[in-house]
Amino acid sequence: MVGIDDVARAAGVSTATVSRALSGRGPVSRVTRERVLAAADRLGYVVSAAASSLATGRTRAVGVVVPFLDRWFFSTVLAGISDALVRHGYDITLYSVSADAGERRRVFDDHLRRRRIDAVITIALESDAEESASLRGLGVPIVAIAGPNPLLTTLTVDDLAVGRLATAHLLELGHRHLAHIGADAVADAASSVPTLRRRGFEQSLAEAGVTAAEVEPADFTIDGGSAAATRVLSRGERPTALFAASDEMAIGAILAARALGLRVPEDVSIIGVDGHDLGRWFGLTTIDQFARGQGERAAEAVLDALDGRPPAPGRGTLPFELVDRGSTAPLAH
Amino acid sequence: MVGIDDVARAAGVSTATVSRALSGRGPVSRVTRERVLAAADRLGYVVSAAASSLATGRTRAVGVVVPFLDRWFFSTVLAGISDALVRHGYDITLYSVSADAGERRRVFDDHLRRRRIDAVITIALESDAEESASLRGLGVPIVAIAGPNPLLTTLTVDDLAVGRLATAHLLELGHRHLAHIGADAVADAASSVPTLRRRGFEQSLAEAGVTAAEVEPADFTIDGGSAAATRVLSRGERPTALFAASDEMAIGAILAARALGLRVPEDVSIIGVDGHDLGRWFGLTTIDQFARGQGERAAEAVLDALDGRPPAPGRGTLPFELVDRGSTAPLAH
DNA sequence: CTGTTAGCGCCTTCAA
DNA sequence: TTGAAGGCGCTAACAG
Repeated sequence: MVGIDDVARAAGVSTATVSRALSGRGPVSRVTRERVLAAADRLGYVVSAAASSLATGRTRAVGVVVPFLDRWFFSTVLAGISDALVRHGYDITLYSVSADAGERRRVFDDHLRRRRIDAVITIALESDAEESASLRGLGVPIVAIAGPNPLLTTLTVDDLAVGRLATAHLLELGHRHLAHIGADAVADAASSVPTLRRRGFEQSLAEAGVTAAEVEPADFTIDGGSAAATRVLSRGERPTALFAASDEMAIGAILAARALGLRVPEDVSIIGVDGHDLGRWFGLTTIDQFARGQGERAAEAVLDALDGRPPAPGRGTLPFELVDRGSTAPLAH
Repeated sequence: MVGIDDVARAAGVSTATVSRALSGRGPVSRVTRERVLAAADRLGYVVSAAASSLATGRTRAVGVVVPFLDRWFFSTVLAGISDALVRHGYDITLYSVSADAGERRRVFDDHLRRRRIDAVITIALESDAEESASLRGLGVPIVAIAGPNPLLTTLTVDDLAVGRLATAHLLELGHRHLAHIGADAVADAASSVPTLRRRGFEQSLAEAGVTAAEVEPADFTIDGGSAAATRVLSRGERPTALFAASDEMAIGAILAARALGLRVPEDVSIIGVDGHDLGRWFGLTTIDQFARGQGERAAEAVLDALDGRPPAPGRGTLPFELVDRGSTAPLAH
């Protein structure tokens, strides 16, 4: 494997000069630089990540911690992160953490601490105090996407507002008996994304003085949404509108409603959250949160931090937008 | 940051002994080992990836090269890879390569060559001779998932057989005018996955002496499948059965058929390939290829190679299976 | 079984 | 502007 001294020899200079010429740090005369670049190019020299990072303490890699890889939101955000980081010459090291406690510990206590990364991005990671502390202990910039984590710098939509917007939309259409499909009202994971959306739902209803409302827990998959919707829609007093905390669940709800012989939106209005591609095919009204853009922004945020730039103002808050595709309609009388 | 000499001091031994005790390589007495482990644990010592890999030449990381992150097949395979690799203490470095030629070169010529990884897994990567050579030039084990690449060790389903099986299924149901949605018959990327599936289709028809067949190109998305199906189904002599080269396109086709007022499968039979979760909701008949399992197998294959184990016999060929969910039916007379 | 001692490949003062 | 040299943190001979 060709090393820096091969290049030095080929260019007739010292390794120090090669290092300076290739990294761009430190003074090198124009002619020397060009000779070095030519030699490096000719020999196909690429710096060894290990050696370089041992010497500098920087790795040119960013760690991305995700709880799921095969769900739309996560893979879409990841794609956004990847796009932005690749453009800046950074590699991504992926840490997929399951629910298994032992495995999680290994990731947080070992893998992440091998000093393989210059920064960390987490995606909708529900980390407790210990995990958050562990991340902060890495001593690198951290950006947490989704879910305001008071213990970490966060980049997130205002999910309380998202919940309120979705609910307000249904209320404006005249609905007075609503159901929410999402976080369990009991197992309250403090300020997680699902919980916030549910609280937005509850707040909005309380302010409107609407009391006919249910919360049906589901797991954010199509299957879960479908099952939850089936339960809700099969009960005696059927709600006329459903707010699902994710598009996947909302799609499940649409499918469940159809299976029950109910028309959407004539018999039941359904709204989701996400901006999932598939929503278009179901005519799903949703609150789009521009997932890919979230990933790009997070990447830019860590790059800023790594380059010592101050955080762009107002970057913590991400945009969202109601997209009406017809799965909600005024209450029929 | 606590280093190996801190541990050595705390345990009252030399750094060499610490290294041996922690890595498990080389002889260490039981008591010494335990004292070292205790000290390391107490101090929260974790080996520096850079230093360790500089000294050993091994990184405990595997590179995964993908053309897309936000498509079902790719993120599902990636999840499988991640699962298996994490269990063995390996990190994943992700290389997402776009179609942009300049960016591709940077990934292949720079990023991948920084010696940050011990092995490479590619997922349905259509790499030309130059890229394949570049990969092989890394001098690490490579496993290519999907798409028999004559230049790389490949782990793939027999996509020709997949295409034949899907087509045979439709022929058995009595259909005699079929259409295929997938790879363009003209822009023939040699032996790519899409091309093989199409050739399976063509072969099967030729053997059956069926000539009423069309190929409609599409891009493997729901949108693309829908558009292609709309074109095919709107023509004068309408085919009675469609074989889409992916479930996403097949779902698009189902949606398109419905939009045209056609019933599936009464008016048109539709079959896909993949085993996409969503297929269940559309009653989609498909050829399941167990994507997650492909990822796991690939991970195991590289781990075997890294540990010097011989490749498991017959591992190159992956299973697939017809799953009949009702979107295909006998030709109505 | 354990310690000493060279590196691994690169970067970065420091002097010239 | 350039080169010499030490050191980043760890591992692997080699002695003992």
